[in-house]
Amino acid sequence: MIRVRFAPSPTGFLHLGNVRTALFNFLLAKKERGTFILRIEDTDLERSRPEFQEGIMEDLRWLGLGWDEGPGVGGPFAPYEQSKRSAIYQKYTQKLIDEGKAYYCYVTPEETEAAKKEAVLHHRPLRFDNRGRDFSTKEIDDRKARGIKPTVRFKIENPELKMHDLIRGDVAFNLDDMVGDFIIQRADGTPTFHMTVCVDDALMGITHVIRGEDHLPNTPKHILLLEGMGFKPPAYGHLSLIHGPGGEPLSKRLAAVSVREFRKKGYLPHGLANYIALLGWAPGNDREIFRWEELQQAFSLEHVGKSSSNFDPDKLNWLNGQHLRLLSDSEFTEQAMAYLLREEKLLGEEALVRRVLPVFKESVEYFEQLEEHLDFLEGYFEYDNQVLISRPESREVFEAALAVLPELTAQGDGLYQEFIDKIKPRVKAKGKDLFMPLRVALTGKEHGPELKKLFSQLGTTFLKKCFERALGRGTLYERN
RNA sequence: GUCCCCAUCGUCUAGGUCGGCCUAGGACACCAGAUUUUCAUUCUGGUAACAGGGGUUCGAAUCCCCUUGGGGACGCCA
Repeated sequence: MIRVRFAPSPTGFLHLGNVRTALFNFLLAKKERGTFILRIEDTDLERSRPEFQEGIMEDLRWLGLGWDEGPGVGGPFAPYEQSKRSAIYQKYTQKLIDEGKAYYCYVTPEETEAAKKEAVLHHRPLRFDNRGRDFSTKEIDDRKARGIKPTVRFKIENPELKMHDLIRGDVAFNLDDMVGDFIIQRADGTPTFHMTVCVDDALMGITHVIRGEDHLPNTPKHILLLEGMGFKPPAYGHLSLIHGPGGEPLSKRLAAVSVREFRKKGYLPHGLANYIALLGWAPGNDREIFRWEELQQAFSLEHVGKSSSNFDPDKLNWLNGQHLRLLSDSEFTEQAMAYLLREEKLLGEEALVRRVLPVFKESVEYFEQLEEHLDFLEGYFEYDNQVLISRPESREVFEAALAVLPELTAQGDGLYQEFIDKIKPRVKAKGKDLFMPLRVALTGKEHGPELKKLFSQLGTTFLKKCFERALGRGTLYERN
């Protein structure tokens, strides 16, 4: 039984990169019928904020990435917030010190900084030179007297390390030209990321760590630390990074790629997930559109690529549009209404909007685009083509329409046909000259959905107001 | 500066493990046409790629090396 985790630090909202890591972990868990764990890495008290944790959890739930263990749902290894697990880390740090695998280091930040500059000058790796390992008792007492608080560093004994990465294959490191003994506990007594990650991955029984490629250089450290504590390291897989449309690195400041922004614009969670999955993963055949359950079945780590990829908004829009079209009319209406209500973009009467909504299912790629299509329902709009509306031929059409409306008896789509049949003999205009004025009178726009569909959904009461307005007789609604 | 990772159409990718089935396939975008008395949708067709150079081999997109390019890491952040 595999156990995977997504371990964000609550220092910002989720963006495309984070989400893909979460998604791949989730998908792997579902595919293998394993357990997906959410762990909050909030050991950086300075930058961690509760509202970010809340926000991340909300975004994950919205995407459908529910967790089996973690904040809110609990689990056998609770708590899942690292800020609440200090005593556990403390215990393991002490054990490492007792066993001589870690040591108190009295070297100051200023000294390591200076050593780094020195290293650059001599074309040497920018790493800690382990100078704190062998301080004499006198030296240590001296530094203590100067008020220097020690960090705890993990001793690197075997710098040569080979590992097998689930995605990248065999990777070899020589820690000697990467890092020196690294800090596992800060001078203020709090544990660092390396310590908390290793302890928690071990204690929580994590079997597969799927994370961003930026963590690849950390992995040898983690393997060594884990082994030092007597644990068997999990399998690691490193995902290459996602970049923006222009190839620029993704950043938390880039609003265009934050999950919240996609929610706000009205993307379907499963459309977004489908798109993200395709960034770095391919099914091995030509298929691209996956329903949520299908994605969970199709996913496999073997087909995850090694090269980095760029986010392409065009393709996301297309794919989301495809997912929209997969929805039934009633599903579409429910989801669109929920969106319009949530984002306070509802224009016109709710019942009317509900009826009209399905007409636009093929016209939009995400819900925000509904806004410009629906604005005519509110009644206060400018005609795209005022000249067309004012033409005598057009006015004749509107007069005839008003005369025909009360005579209509058909229901549904037949309403429009009956209307056309009855109005045609009464007016001179035909073809485009007949249909364009009708279209503009209804929606104010020259382009839009099929008149036939729209007509029957609007209802004769609303239609009557439309034609009256087109003739300059009052507005659809009274302004208050 | 040091180390690590990566490299197929503009973009996402298939193919690479088992070299010949690849005159390199699909998708987005773009262009053209059809359908739709509008726009969109849908459909059909088209432009477009194995970064460069060396090897290995009868044969390389596929294996090896170098170069170049891109990315990442080098925190008492995670």
